[in-house]
Amino acid sequence: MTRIAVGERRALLVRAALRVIAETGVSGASTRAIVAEAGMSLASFHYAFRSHDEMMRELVAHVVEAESRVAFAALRPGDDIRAMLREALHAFLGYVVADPEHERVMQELVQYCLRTPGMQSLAREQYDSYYRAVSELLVEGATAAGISWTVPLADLARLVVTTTDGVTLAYLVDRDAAAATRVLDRAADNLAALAVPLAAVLAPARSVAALAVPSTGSVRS
Amino acid sequence: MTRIAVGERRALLVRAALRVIAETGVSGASTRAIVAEAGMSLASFHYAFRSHDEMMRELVAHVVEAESRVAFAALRPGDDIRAMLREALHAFLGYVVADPEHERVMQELVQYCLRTPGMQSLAREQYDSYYRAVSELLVEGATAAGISWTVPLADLARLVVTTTDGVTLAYLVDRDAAAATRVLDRAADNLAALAVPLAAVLAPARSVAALAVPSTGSVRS
DNA sequence: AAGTAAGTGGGACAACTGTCCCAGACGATC
DNA sequence: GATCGTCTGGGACAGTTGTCCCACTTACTT
Repeated sequence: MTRIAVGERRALLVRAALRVIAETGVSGASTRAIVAEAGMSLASFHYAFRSHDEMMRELVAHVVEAESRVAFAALRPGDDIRAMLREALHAFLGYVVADPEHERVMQELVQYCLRTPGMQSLAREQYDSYYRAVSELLVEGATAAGISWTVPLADLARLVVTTTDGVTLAYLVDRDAAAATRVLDRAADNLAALAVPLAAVLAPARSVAALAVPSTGSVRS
Repeated sequence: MTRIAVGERRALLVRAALRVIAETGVSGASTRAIVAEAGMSLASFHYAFRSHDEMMRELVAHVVEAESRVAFAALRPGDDIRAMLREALHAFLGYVVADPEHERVMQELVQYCLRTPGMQSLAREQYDSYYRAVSELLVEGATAAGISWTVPLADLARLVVTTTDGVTLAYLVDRDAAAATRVLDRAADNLAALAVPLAAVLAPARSVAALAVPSTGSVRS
């Protein structure tokens, strides 16, 4: 029909592919299904992309980029670190509940990358970007609430991502938002327990006990 | 070649299918790939199973049954609840590290059930059996350690499964066993903090503070 | 020993997959 | 207005998929 620039066509195809994946899974995202969804012809697909594989790579890259930009953006700073964590995690859950299919697609794409030769690095990048985003969030939250973390930031970020991943998976299975909320609240409590007021750090003589790290395991990465 | 009873043939095919899935993913588990792995002919497949779909259902059912039987069996009772949780979670991680592909297959099968019409219930059953197994474990551990949980058992079980799921996923992505161990240790600490000595329950006057539930959210399911 | 049911092998089917090619139509440049 | 590179549509390809069918062999029953 109308002429479309290659770049835009690639973007359109990627978006169409994401829609198809949401409906029928990665295995259902054939070139024909994608071009049908996008309202194009097969030739247009192979004009825009060298191969189906190349398209999937671009799709994953696009998704990672978009995800790490939006995922944990809803942070409202405050002086109560527990309330802040709670709110952030609730925001995340709200995101999942609002569009569960999207989250299912994300998880399926991770699996896809893990099992596709030459794509494992993409999965790792995806998680690295998650860890980075959460780390930033935790630092911002800490300064806003005037606290300091008693655990290495990397471990903390991993703990958060682990929790959100697990909660997401469980929600996708039984769609029990109430139970998911309860788990997240518990997680927020546990995370908040790993924070210590900055005052205690500046004047350690006042409350040494508060700095006693509850863990007995290894702490450094 | 030799004659095999239908029942056994079904089991052989399911095992072969699991091997194929471990290598090439669910999408690669075609009837031909499966019978090739099992060393049979196509006709044998459709003699044992009405369809590929029926075989997948039996595979998932088999896997759920086997998983819930083995998964959390390595519990060594003791009087220190935290050490016990730690040991159990480490045992789980050891299981994952020893055979990551198996765990990857499990997660992929969950995704497969979630996206396949008429199979969502299987995913739910899978998780129900997990929750049941973990609940039993938590009860046994509590009696062995002489403690009581300050949180509904169902929430606790969900929290544990959420954690193990998340840790597994993260491990599958970056294969960082040390980081996974640290997260699990942290989780064990957090779980142990939700326990209270039975003595305190029997004689509440002695330490009322210990019973003060740290959560402020909803508690009942 | 004959008959019957259970199990086996190979070939065929239609539908689908990713990829490619070629005849054409469009837009801008000379 | 002719020309050239950019883009489009339809058709074709070889390969794979799930399923089915029919001739065949084996084991057990009577």
